[in-house]
Amino acid sequence: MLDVLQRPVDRLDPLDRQIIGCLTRDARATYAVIGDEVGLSAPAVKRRVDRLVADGVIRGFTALVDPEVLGWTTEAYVEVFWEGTPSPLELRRSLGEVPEVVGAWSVTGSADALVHILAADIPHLEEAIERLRQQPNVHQTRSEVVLSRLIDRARP
Amino acid sequence: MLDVLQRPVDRLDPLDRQIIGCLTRDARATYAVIGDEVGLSAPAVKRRVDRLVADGVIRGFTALVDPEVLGWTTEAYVEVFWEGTPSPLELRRSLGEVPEVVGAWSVTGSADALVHILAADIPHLEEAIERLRQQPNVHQTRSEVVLSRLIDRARP
DNA sequence: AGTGAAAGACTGTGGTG
DNA sequence: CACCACAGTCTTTCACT
Repeated sequence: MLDVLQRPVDRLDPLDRQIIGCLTRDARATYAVIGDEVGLSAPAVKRRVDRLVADGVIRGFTALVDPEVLGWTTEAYVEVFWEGTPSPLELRRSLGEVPEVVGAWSVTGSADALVHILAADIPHLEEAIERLRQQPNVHQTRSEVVLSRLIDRARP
Repeated sequence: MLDVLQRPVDRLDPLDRQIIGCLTRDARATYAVIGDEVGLSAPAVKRRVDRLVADGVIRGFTALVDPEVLGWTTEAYVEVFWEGTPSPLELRRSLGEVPEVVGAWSVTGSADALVHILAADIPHLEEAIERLRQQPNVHQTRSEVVLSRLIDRARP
């Protein structure tokens, strides 16, 4: 009863967590291998994975690609300052207009949003930030260009 | 000649890029399906994927998990200010001591590093930042707690 | 480097406790 | 909810182009 109020986390048992652990380490692991590791048969693992995907616990599977190889060597975090008090929806729509924006979060502190930008090089980055500044209501930006990637841990 | 000077990107032909595209969209896609999409047989796709993994172009495959479901609902970006001029190696060692740190980058601007922290809740976050501040040479921190995730695009 | 064929492994469904 | 069994599919190797 009252399933809508039950947070999804409550539906994850230790087996689910172990399976998620296996898949975050190697998304191409076979159900049989995962089953060996968690002590389940392959069909049982498949049913759980299907359920986790259907429930939105697992949003998808992706390959981790070395960004340098793709030629996107330039990265920056940009604090965005807004005129007035924008709704998350407005922010999402406005920031989403710039394709180089790969991540964005509304944050506490003086800035309204923190935006993660990937670009091919410095001129490309500069141009992307310029387009960001031209979005309606964007008042000011403060950029920190990434010099080197120190840590990039997969999910816990 | 002079292969060491050749950037890895130069070794990627359009077929490789298409295959990488398929795998970033769905890391569990079968070789046969990828082959259909890019116009290659399954064995040919497998050989290319194996080579991309061996060369480090593809660093691995992972599941995208909804962080809220795991109970890590609290997220912050923390600017770290250092005493003196630390090497990237020192930074990596020092920041890596705090397990809640899931990402870290050395950056331009007044801060020395930008650190991404995931925690279960605000007390947990506070404790993690406290441990960060106690690392040798960490002089000051400035935190921005994430209120909401606006955009989280998969790779470009 | 790619193809096609073949053996073995894996997936995915249906039946059962 | 998990297991077993089985039919269909996929992976992976090998010989050939």
